[in-house]
Amino acid sequence: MKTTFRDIRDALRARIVARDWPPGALIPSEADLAQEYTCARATVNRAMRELAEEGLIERRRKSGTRVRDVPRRQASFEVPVVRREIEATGARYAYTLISRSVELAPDWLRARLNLDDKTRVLHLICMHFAEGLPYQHEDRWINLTALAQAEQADFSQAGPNEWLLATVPYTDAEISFSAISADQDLARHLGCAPGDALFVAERMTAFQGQSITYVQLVHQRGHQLRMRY
Amino acid sequence: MKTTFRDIRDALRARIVARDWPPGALIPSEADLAQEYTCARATVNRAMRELAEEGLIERRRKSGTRVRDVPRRQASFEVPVVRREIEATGARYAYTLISRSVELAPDWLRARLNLDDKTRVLHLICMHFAEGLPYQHEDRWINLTALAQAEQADFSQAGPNEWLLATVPYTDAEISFSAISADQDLARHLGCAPGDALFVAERMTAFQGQSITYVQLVHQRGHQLRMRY
DNA sequence: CAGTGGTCTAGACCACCCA
DNA sequence: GGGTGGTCTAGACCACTGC
Repeated sequence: MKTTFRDIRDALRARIVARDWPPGALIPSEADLAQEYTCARATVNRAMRELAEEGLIERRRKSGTRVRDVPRRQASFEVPVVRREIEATGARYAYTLISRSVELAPDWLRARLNLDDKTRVLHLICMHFAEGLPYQHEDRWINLTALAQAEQADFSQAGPNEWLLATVPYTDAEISFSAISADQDLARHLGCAPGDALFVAERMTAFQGQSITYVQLVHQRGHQLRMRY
Repeated sequence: MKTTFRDIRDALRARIVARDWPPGALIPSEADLAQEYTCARATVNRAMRELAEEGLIERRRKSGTRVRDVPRRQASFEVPVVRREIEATGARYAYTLISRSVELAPDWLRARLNLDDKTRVLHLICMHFAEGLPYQHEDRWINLTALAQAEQADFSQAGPNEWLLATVPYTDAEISFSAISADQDLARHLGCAPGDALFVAERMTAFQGQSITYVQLVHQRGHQLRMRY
């Protein structure tokens, strides 16, 4: 059995967690570790690069590698696509288009998406259901200047998210999470009481510097976003 | 100027985004690309490994590398430490301990943390302020079986999060986000109206298989968690 | 079986940056 | 200036898996 970079990475991580090298301590150089583990320096490099990505250590040329005083912890999660999210639980997915209209972008939207005056946008409101129960309320705006084809697309059978993914797959996005109180409309669609606290995701996506879409996704009462790290 | 793995990675990404290779398409093999870009295969490998981590492509031995039909998008964010989060905005941070008690773990907590019967826990309630305004309400439980020292620690000046980070820096954690309505107590501490929708983070952390702590962090009204991807 | 990605090696050169 | 990490190369062997 040869020593792999995984072995070395795990061994180093174990020594860090055991405080063999306490927070702030300097770790031996790549060359030294390569000798200790009888492997090439590139192998040690790969191992330590991964630990650096994990946020456990901090590397600098010349000064060497240190155990971070406070480990940098980052959590990540897969950006959900509502249909898959629902089907992954084994539930039946259903979709309804509630309204569709073409409008001039309202001021707040122009400000968020950095749109010109008089930009036309497609405004869609939809609902997503899991096993027949309301799951998510989607309020979406699509920039028709950037994506004129959207005006001809049929959103009566499938949600705009799936159409967008197929049409503009490679976007930059900003996402934010917060809480809002259900108004009359949301309460009716989501089957909760007005005033109930609801979990909201908002997303803006851009492609090649142009804003494509803004969406507000309001989840059913009690919804949680979970992840490990 | 030599060709670096970054150059190759960016060039390949550009070709994918330009649909030079459309979703689902097979990308040339590492060996072919190495020839095309006049570099070593290891360099192409590094470039493509990063694209795979980004979720743009999917690699399999023998069958080769494909552009993902739907790119796997994952967002990541740095797990916030409230004091830093506040100080990063330039605001003054303040902390108050509201209550401290040692109790037997209630049933719901025993279930969540998988604790034995009659486990003693330290229960802390604290507030974090930004520029004098309520920012976050912290309701924390620490497993005294796993971390007996916590009983002697002084939480009147600094929050338990910082103490825990210094004491047990390398933990596994599960985090979840949701929305709740403010009850009387939360409303009073956070300076909002009862019933207001508030953004909540909950976190459970473990070390070496033992549950260390559970915390509920309720944020000021209107708080958002933002990230790009 | 054979083609593809996954990894290791030994050596090399370079960029950075602390002393 | 010199030590450290960052990266590239050329070659090699292996693991996986579709044919």
